[in-house]
Amino acid sequence: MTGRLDPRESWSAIDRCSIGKALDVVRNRSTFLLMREAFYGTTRFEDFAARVGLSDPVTAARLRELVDEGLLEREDYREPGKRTRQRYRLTEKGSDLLPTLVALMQWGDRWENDGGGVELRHQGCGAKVGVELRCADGHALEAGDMELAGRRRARS
Amino acid sequence: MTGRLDPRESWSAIDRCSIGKALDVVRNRSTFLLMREAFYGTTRFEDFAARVGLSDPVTAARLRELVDEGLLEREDYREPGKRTRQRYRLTEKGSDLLPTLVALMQWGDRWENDGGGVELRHQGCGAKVGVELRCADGHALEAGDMELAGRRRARS
DNA sequence: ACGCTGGCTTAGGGATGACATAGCCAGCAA
DNA sequence: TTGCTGGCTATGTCATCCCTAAGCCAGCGT
Repeated sequence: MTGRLDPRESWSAIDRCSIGKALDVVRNRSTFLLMREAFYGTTRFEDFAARVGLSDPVTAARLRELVDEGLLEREDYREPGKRTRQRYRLTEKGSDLLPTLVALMQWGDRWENDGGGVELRHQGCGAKVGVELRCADGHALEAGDMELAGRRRARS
Repeated sequence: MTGRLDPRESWSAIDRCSIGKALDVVRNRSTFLLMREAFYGTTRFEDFAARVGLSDPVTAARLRELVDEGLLEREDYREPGKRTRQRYRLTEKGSDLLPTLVALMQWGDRWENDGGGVELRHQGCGAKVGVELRCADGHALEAGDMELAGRRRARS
């Protein structure tokens, strides 16, 4: 995309912007990375801390925030012969962040990575997973193929 | 998505993770918001600062970082009868972040916004723009329809 | 020549985020 | 009952992010 979306003289996106509101929730690198780990299947405190590379206090604080915001939920569970523990699971709200993380991963793959790391594949066909821009009518979008518009009411 | 991608005992994503590398570049809220403004068509320093709501020093620092990282490029331009100024334009690397921002916007629309703000529409058909998870073979992905795999070599 | 404007930079300070180290507590295992 | 383990919490410190207020400089307009 090289074209601009709109010259936009009349309004500012400071207040009523969904991107800003989303970033109020997932505002830190550590928050993103904990969500990544949740998608990767991590559920336990210790694993979150070790795999993301965070200290215990930060891990505890971020996980609590994520539970408070409703992206994760904490539940008790118990393995046979062990005592009760807690685990963190993605809620629907949290799961809905997956496209954002995949989009970041795709960008990092292309521009910042040397080819290592992991990738997501479609189960069955085995092809690599990515995100695509599409409109609600199903058209794939080309560069510059979109316009900005003010919104009167949410269209869900 | 409720299923986990993989139990993952053997590896850690700390090091070789494209999401982490992407977040090393767009690590702040202000970086994301400046990129949003660039997509919205903002090119001038003063407009970036005002529309994102950042102070001059922070605006200057972030824009410089974005130019250094190659997401924006600075170029001189001149309106007739005015003196030479600089403007910031998206590079290909910067433009490639659009799906990430759209994904964030979509999430914010659904979970954090009350229906205000702006939206992206497909030019022509007018339908709202969003992101979709798809595999390289073109299949749309359902919840839990993917798996994690280590990667030997980048497949571009 | 003088001031105004746009695009910054400098200086100083507060809030937030991160770390390391240490400790607490519950509950099984011995 | 003692110790070990997992999941935290507490403390203190350093780094980062952002702010306000102020100033600098180039170049056009007068």
